[in-house]
Amino acid sequence: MTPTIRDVAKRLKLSITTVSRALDGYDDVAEETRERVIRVAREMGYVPRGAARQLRRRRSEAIGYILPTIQPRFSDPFFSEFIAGLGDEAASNNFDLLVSTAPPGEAAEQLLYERWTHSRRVDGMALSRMRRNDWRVEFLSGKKLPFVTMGRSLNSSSHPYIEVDARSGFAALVGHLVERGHRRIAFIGAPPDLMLQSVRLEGYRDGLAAAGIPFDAKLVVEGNLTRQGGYEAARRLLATPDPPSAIIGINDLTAIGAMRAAHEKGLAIGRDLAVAGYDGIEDAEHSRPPLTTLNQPVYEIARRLVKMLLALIANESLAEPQILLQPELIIRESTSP
Amino acid sequence: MTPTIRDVAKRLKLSITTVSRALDGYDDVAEETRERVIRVAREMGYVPRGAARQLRRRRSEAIGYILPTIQPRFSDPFFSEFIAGLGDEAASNNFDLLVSTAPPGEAAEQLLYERWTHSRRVDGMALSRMRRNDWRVEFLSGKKLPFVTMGRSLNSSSHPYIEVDARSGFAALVGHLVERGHRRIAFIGAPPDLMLQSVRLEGYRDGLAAAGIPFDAKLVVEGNLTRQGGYEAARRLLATPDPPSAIIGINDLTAIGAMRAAHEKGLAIGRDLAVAGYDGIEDAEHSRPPLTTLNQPVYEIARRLVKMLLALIANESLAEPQILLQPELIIRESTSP
DNA sequence: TTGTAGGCGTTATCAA
DNA sequence: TTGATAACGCCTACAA
Repeated sequence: MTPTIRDVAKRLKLSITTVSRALDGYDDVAEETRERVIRVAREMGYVPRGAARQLRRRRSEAIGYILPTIQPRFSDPFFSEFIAGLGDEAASNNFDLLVSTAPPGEAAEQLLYERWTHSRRVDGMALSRMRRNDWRVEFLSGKKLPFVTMGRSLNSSSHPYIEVDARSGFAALVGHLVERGHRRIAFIGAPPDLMLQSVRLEGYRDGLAAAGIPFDAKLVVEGNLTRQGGYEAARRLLATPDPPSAIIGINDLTAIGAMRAAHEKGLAIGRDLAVAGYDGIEDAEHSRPPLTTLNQPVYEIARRLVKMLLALIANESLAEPQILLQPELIIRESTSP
Repeated sequence: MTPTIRDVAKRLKLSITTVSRALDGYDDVAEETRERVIRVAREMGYVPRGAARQLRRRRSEAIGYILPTIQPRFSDPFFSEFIAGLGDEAASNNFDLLVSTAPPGEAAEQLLYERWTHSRRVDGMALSRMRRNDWRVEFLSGKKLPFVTMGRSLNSSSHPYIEVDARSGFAALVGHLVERGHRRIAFIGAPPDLMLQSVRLEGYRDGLAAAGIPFDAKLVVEGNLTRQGGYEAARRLLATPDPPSAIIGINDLTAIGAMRAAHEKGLAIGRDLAVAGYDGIEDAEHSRPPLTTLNQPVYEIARRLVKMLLALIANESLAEPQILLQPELIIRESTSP
């Protein structure tokens, strides 16, 4: 059995109060006592029981994150990096990270949010992949549970978030393609309820407008943010009588799938067909050809989000509650042979 | 403020005992009472406070997993899938998944394991990427904390695990390459303290032996399980005076990096140089050319591991505590143009 | 500077 | 079938 604070106190012939205060660094403990306490506690391998401390302190020292798992396969490197960032920053503040999974928008998801909030298992939450009208925003606001988001939603109010200016990014990307002589530029998007779809599509339209190219709805198709989805969408695009000369994927996975479709069709990517993505995942660098993309620093964003969340939990005010970052356009061979 | 069991009891004019027992499904509660309790509890949005319940029950209903984060970038799809599997199975049993991050083998890692065990924040742990001599096995055994592992280590004793027979897999892979006429087959491995390195290298040697090809140490180089590592290692291999005609990567990321190096060198992959990997990640399917690989069902393995772990926690005995699965050889163009 | 005691919200024991 | 009561282990006002 692991020792409790009582055991430590007994061994030291001190009260549990003194032990508790010595370990928590209060200054009304004799320096010599403190040293003894700390030494013995370490010797005995004492660590406060989490549940007891949470109950008493009325906080869990944990933050939550729910992965939007979708069938059949979940292997988006975005989330590895995001979780690594959340985990690292949480760990270095002695916070735990609670992770669960739920398909977005289904009942199971809502149940999970309710359970975590009501049971107070987490002190705050991080959200990503926001939806246009995201019930989670109102839900968490209503529950007064601190939360931060990566990206906004239409109903975002005053909660802290970090957003990457994908709209400008996509406009710039279109600009790059236009510069390379493209006029028929396709866009493989995501389901319309996702905020990123609205934003990135807007950017795409901005870019076309800036170049004086009329918007053509036939060049916009829906994907699902996976390689497979990009592959299938690109096949459809390339099978049309008047196929595009460039394809923008809403994320890198989509673009990578599109490259595969193009290759199967015998097109030389970069020369016969330009392809570009968004995210800057490592795959993009090692794909063939290397993929032009808009890079966003996911790991760093996750860490900053946790910093913001912890400040929120500690009731500190944030110097900069809403942050807008610019993605970085990385031009590689897929658009520039 | 979220209601406590007291509030519910008061509203119902019942004792908290009865409320507790009604909600927990004991059978010594009048059916009518139970229904009333459940209805009112739901109406009031009552959910037991996690900390209180954990304290009293002396279990946390959570399992833990620590990600082996390595610099500078952490984007291995293996872990997305693994975490999704852990999370899905945990969630469907009303367990939470605690995730943290630590560089393998460093002090921070040990601290984390100690904190989680002593503070009883988790009822059990899942381990992956075992090391040859893995201190975690003895540590957790000593603490009597239930745990399961993906793969074995040399000091694995009687704990439950699921292992994929990578040794046979790599032997079969070598056999496939030999059949295609290759004799100089290189192996890009991982750091030697990792169990997977021992096992897969053994399989590679088995395969050579079976084909009567002498082992050549110059054809075995060390990578780090990333694309970048595979890229660099392959560059070294291909720069030698007598380069290999086939390269096996210890995992798919390594192989993908190797393909890039080969391509940069002007080699036609599949024809001038065969490349193969291990894992069966989605990238392998969409790479160019599609990558021959040994597929292991990571998501399913993670789910089964959690099932085993939960049984262990519940003190049930496992029908099959140690499971050996066969990987599936998927032959694609990278070895078979 | 140290100790006493009460309570955080549950569940479990025992009695009614 | 229901209720009073005692823990679970910790933190913290307050007293000494």
